[in-house]
Amino acid sequence: MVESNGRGRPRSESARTAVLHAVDDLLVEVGYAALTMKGIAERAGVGRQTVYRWWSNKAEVLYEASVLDAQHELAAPLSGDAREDVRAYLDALVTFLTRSHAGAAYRALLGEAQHDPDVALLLASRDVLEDSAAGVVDAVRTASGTTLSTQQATALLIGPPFFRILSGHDASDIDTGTLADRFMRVMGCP
Amino acid sequence: MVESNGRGRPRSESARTAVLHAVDDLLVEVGYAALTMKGIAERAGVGRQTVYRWWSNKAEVLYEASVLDAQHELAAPLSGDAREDVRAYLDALVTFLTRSHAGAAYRALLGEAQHDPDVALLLASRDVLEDSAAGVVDAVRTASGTTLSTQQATALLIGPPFFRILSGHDASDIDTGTLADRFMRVMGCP
Amino acid sequence: MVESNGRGRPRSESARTAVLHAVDDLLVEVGYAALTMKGIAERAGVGRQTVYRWWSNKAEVLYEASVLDAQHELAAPLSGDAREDVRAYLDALVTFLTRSHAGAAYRALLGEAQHDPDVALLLASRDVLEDSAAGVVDAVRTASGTTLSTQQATALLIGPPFFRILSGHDASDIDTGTLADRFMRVMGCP
Amino acid sequence: MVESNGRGRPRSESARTAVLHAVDDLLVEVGYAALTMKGIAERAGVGRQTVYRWWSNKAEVLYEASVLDAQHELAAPLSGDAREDVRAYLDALVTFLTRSHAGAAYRALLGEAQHDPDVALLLASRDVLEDSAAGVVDAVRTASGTTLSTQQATALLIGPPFFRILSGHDASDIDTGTLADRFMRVMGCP
DNA sequence: CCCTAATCGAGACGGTACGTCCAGTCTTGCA
DNA sequence: TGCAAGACTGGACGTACCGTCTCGATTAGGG
Repeated sequence: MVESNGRGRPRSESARTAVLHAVDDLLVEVGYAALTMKGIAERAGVGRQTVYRWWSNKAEVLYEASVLDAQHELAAPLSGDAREDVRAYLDALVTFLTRSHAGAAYRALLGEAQHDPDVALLLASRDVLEDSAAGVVDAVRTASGTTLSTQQATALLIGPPFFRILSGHDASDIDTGTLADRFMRVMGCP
Repeated sequence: MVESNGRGRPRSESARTAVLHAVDDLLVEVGYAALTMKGIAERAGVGRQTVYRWWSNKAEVLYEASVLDAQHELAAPLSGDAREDVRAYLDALVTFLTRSHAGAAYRALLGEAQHDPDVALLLASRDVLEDSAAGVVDAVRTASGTTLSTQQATALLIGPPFFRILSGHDASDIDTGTLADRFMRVMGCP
Repeated sequence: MVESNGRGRPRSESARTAVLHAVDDLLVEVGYAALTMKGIAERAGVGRQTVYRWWSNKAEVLYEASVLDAQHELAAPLSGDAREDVRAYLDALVTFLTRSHAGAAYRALLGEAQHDPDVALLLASRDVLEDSAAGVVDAVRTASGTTLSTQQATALLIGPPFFRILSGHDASDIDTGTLADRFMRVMGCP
Repeated sequence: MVESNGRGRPRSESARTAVLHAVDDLLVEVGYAALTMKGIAERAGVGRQTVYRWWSNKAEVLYEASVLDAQHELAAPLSGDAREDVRAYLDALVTFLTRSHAGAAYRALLGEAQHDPDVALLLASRDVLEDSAAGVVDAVRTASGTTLSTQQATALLIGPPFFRILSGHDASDIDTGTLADRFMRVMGCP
């Protein structure tokens, strides 16, 4: 994204939203591999240069279109029962990664990040998953008085299902109840 | 890969190894994103058709060329001291994912797998990482008498560093000592 | 145009003729200005690279497609009556430049040559107009015993109507009879 | 060019001259083929719309910027010696077409005119070359008492070198002395 | 010792996305 | 209303790679 200095025709908001919606739609319809800048522009009814002017590749468009929405899907209210909150979060996480559109976008981008440094930077600049877990993780940290940092604890929480799913295994054999129990134990909760 | 029925000119072993070496070299030189079937064939001094005849896409070539070698890099002898073996394995794992060529190939393929079902199947058919951990994990499982399956325990071991690295964070802030301790604790070891 | 060394798939003759016909058709239908390499390829049902492989720009295709045919249109049999042969040639020339398709192609290329050195070279390498006049001009030269070179005499013959037409004036006010008479006089014929 | 009705802000003379100078400069620097309306506007420090408001294409700008100047370059004083005047005019003509900037602009426009009717009209509306020859041609016509019209005689004078040069041949083999002699002869001068 | 069959290298084929450029139009705020 | 700035849709540019194809040449059996 780029800032304007007030001179000249201002950026068209309608073009912006048309592009973001086009990307959302196309991701579902044709998948990330078949997603092209050309296709996005045509679907949005927008000149190709207009897409390139504001986003430098399909990863950036997709990030703005989908990934930022992920927060809503991963937000879980804290009930006070730490173990239940952990489990609810894990359920939301697994659903996000395996069933939601935003999750598909996230996985696609994370995949791209493995061989495109620009995308890697984009994702690392604001780690949606890590952020989403901050609430539950800190609640547990406070309750347990652990010496682990939020970052370390978050990895312990998210890592196991993340590994199973990204490695391509069936998500149905993930038992979030057990995972929640083990997380409480590793955090030193009674 | 395809089998022949014995009639006609046999498959050229030299062409096969030339292709595999070309892929290895090119991955290092230009990276996965710039790796193309055309480039592989030219580098190997081989006809394009010859590559397509035996592998259907660059993921398959790369898998045969690099990923299978990963086992050697991840193999760690068991010393008997479970906690130390876990830690040694984690060190090998982090090094593999962040520094080795085979690890780069693995991450690239895992990335591709997020938006290409064929590659996902290829990787899931033999999970190199999971296999590599079987030794240490089972040693700990036996020692602790846990109720966790090997699969579950492996996810608990590999997941945390895997998540940190794949998410694009700096690997240097991964403390394998702490991770090993926490793994022992979550497995119920004294 | 490029030569092959016998290795690999040979050049497709059908693709070649399809391109040449497409150019011929398109020149008539949309005119030279709207003639594009993309349009040619699509009209010919041919890959874009295939066009670029054998011709480096639309001028080259058009030259091969049309201009070389010009010789037929400008060929006039010599009757023996020099003055009549000159007049017949001038009629053919004016018709060629103002009414024929090949003539339209020639004028378009000559126009392009004014600001593209490559095209200028292409045209100068074989001057279709100059060649076409050689017969009549030499007949007159022999009859008159002039000291003018063929080249000089040709310019005197072709130049006047060429200038009128290229300058965009109406061709109908060109009197080839008078032009023929004057050419005979300037050549020193009785 | 367009007229204003006196209301509102008057046309900026500085913008006009900036555009004309920009075109002159760019023609020399990048050539006609690479001359663009966008480039002209940017070089002139002028809005793109401002260029389109007063000229409808690059040919019009170039015509106003350069071609009208051609008259000065082609003007030759009449000495009274008709044959010498003809020769001097031919020298000026050849120099104009092959060496001068205005001549390059003229050739470029004449080239464009071969495939753009608008440009053809623009050039035909005032034939710079024909006009420039009027003086010498009429002097010779008067002296010779020929029956040829000015238009016809002009074509006989300009045509031969015009053809040689526009066809892309080297200008150095044009012998203006011989051409002048032959012109005198064809006009019936003693 | 040919014959059949499959492989090999090379390289052209039709397609299509890439990212850039310009055309010609439009929408700002300022003069 | 003109103007500079600059974003807009649209489309051609020339390049690259895709996966397929068609050559001639090579290398094995099996008759």
